[in-house]
Amino acid sequence: MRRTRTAPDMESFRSILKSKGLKATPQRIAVHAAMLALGHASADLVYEHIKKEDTAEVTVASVYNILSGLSAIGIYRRIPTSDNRVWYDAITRTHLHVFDRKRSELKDLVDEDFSAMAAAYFKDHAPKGYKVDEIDIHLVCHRSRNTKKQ
Amino acid sequence: MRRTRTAPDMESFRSILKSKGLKATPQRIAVHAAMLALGHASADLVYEHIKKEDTAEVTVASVYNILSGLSAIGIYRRIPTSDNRVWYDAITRTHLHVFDRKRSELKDLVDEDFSAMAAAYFKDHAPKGYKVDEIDIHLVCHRSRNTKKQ
DNA sequence: GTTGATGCAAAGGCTTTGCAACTAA
DNA sequence: TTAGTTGCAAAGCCTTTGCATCAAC
Repeated sequence: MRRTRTAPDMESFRSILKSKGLKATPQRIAVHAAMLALGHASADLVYEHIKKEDTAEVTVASVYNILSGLSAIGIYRRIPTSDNRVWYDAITRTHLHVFDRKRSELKDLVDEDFSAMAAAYFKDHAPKGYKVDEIDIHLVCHRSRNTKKQ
Repeated sequence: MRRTRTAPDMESFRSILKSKGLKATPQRIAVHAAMLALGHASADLVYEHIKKEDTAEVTVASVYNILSGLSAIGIYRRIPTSDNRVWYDAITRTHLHVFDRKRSELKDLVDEDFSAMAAAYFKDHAPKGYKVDEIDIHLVCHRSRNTKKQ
């Protein structure tokens, strides 16, 4: 079952890299800074953020590689969205995602009650023969109109 | 595979098509038959199934289009998986998905209690300004050791 | 100096699209 | 007949990869 913690800040990020034998390159630092700032983002958004903030020279390919590598060691979480792209999430706690279809935007929904409930539930009700690594609760939404509600 | 409330069977499928002004082509029938048989599948799996069963002449592109079109009218549900491909699910109830990382397999987990609970919860706790179209509860899992066969 | 990381461009894999030919109704 | 569909091939899009170069350690 997943652990409850937040994304490492920059200094602990450096020591995690070191402990994994990974180099603290300017590109990795910039990507992580972007992720801390954005919370969650696609590779492209991270790239744009770095370009805009001018925190490092980097290419899109490297952003992809870095995000992929860092999520492989558990620093980020990979989230495929319904438009079939990949987002990464810097916050690794169990929480809820809201995907706005029209805007293709992924947002967090903080709902401690539901998250805690789900985590507790699947601790006891894991599918037979499996161990649960992640619980991903994904709400696909559209903006509600001010008129009638269903 | 069990289904408490299933996707429309073939006759109701035909009438749904008719009601939507869509034609009951052999390709659509074959795709739907495959989906009923498979429960959930990627476009490629559906295509392979149709080829194997030889239920219709069809191309991959058409399978993609058909699945996409039918999910747009709510007959199937689109499920992006963590390997960044798209699966479709014939069961439109809120239910849980278990994605086996190693095998790239998507399975259903039937858990009426949790599904009902989640559905009820988000009816009252929809994110502000949004209306929830789908609740996707996705468990990313790995096999626990003591299990061999699916 | 070593070893791993980045940049670049090209390839890859899944999915969508445009258009002519076709067919269910 | 005719509006909607399929087939085909090509394009699209996001993402990954191979290899030479470069830089953190």
